[in-house]
Amino acid sequence: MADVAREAGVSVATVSKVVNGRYGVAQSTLDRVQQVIADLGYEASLGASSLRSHRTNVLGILVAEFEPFSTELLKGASSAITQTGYELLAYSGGARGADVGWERRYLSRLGGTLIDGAIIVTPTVVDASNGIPVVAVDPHTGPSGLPTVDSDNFAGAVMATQYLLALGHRRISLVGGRPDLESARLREAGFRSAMADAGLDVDESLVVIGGYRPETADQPARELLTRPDRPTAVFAANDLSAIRTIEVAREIGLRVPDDLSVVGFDNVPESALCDPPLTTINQPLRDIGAQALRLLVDLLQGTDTPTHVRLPTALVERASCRALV
Amino acid sequence: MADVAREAGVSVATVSKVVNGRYGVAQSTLDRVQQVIADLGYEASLGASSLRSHRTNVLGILVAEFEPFSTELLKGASSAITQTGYELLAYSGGARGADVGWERRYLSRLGGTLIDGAIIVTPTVVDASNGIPVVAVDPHTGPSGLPTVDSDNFAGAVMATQYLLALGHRRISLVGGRPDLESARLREAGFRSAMADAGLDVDESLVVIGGYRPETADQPARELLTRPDRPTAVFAANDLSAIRTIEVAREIGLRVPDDLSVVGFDNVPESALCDPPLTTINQPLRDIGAQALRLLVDLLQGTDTPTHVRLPTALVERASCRALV
DNA sequence: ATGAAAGCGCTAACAT
DNA sequence: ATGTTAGCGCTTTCAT
Repeated sequence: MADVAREAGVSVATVSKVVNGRYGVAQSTLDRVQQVIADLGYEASLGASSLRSHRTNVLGILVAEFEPFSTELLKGASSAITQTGYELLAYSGGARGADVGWERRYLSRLGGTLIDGAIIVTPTVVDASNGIPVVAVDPHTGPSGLPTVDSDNFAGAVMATQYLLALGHRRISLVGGRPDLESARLREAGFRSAMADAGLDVDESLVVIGGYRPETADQPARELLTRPDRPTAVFAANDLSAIRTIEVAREIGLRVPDDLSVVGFDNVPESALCDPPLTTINQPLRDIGAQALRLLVDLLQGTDTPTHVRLPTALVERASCRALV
Repeated sequence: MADVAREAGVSVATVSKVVNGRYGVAQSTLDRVQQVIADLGYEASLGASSLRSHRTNVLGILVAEFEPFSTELLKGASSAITQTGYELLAYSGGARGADVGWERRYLSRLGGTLIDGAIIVTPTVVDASNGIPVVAVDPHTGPSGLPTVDSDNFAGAVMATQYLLALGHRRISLVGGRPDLESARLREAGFRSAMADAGLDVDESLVVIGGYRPETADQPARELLTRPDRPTAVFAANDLSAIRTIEVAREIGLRVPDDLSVVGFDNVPESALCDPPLTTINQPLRDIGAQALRLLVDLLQGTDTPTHVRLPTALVERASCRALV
């Protein structure tokens, strides 16, 4: 900015005014400064300007890691932001393991200055925020003090289970998520509810913890499928563990869906890419991202907003299940 | 930080030293300050610290928009960053139309202070960078002064065309990209080369500009498919225009692949989700993102690095094409 | 081992 | 209409 000022023969304050469109600049000065800015390709440093002005016009979306789930949300947020005049900054640490409390860390790091508001994706600790407006997407402890967007995990799990039941399956296994997470609990509850409604007892030995990640789902799935009385169907609490279950089945020599039916949850794009394409429960991930962004913008504008948006889930039938004869 | 200092009874300078692990702090002081930091949940502001230290340990990935293509790269970069100790910041404006020069804008905005290095995705103007190391992914003007990662567009287009030829198609249409973009030119060149090798003349009226986006591909596809002498097959320069072509075909009453074969390019996840699943050319998008990140890290460490990495493309056969009898 | 003070690039009062 | 000055939250000499 000093360069621009020198080149244009004005003070940095004037350049700042030009950059920020403040009043009190003569037309001739304005033109000249803008010309210099264009020539030099100058652009104000986000770090510096935000430090001083506490307003950046940038919205943050904070995620633990860029994986299929969060990037779908990102696509939704990105499409929703076009009309708003804000820019979007997505931030993630290196996903170095169980870094509990990342959401707070990121929020403090970026919140005070760099971003005007934030969307936090699947946070585990959702406490009062850092001064800037925050909306939580799919928080792992259920709706909290924060405005929240999520989808109907319970209903989705019921649908998945009922689908398998309707296909004639009775020995149905649940490869669950992480018991500490609200979404995982709801999916398990939905599974149990549907089983109960069908008058079926849940064989507890068929209920295992998959942990939502391929690595953590591998071993439980393997044990399940190598049992002599293995299940005829698996409801996995998310797509990534469902996909790993299919891979494990193949390694063991089981064919999906002939020898084993598998239903996932999330409907990340990867679920359609696997072989066979995965039957799963759709979460409208992009919508969720878009809604979260709109909610955040409303919050920033002081508009009265709903504090909790819940979107519907739906069954997506592909090719990983078959009817029992 | 002032709060922490007051609470711990030390100066901000000392707190800074603790936060940054500098030497010259007594063990007792260290413990006390760290305790206060933990209690208060303090975290240094990225904006402020970077402003002063010009080192942030954050790498940027700058994209015009978060769409399927760039988010795949993001996944790759995210997985590659785990081992490096860097954090990842992805930035996008609002994709407000033809904002030429966004890459320079973003780079200036973030480069001086906030990020130590950047990956720029499909930039159109690739000039000397802003002082920080930059690697370009799939630049639209071809390999330039910048270290670059891309994939073999020409070979991919040849494969796609040969595939359609092998199925017996002769009236093959090209729904091209944007003529100003290198990747689009290479894909067109590959198409023409394969046609020529097969001893076929290209019917120039079947070569249209699709512009890489659904909206821009719609009209050209419509005109193509409503002609009395419509093509029997379409090679679309990217998946998004291929998918739109399929949608247009359906609207018109044509069945894919029965009445029309379609091949895309990119293999974004969405290509497997469409109906029918799209046969396309795979770009190893995640690999590209991961390689770009590694290249950038090497650059930052001053390691000698290749200046251009080109990854192979491959045909992914799904269900959008059929053999002509 | 600790703190005082300067300054990173910018914006916002407040002069002029 | 323009410039001067102070200071955003932090890091870094440089004294002490």
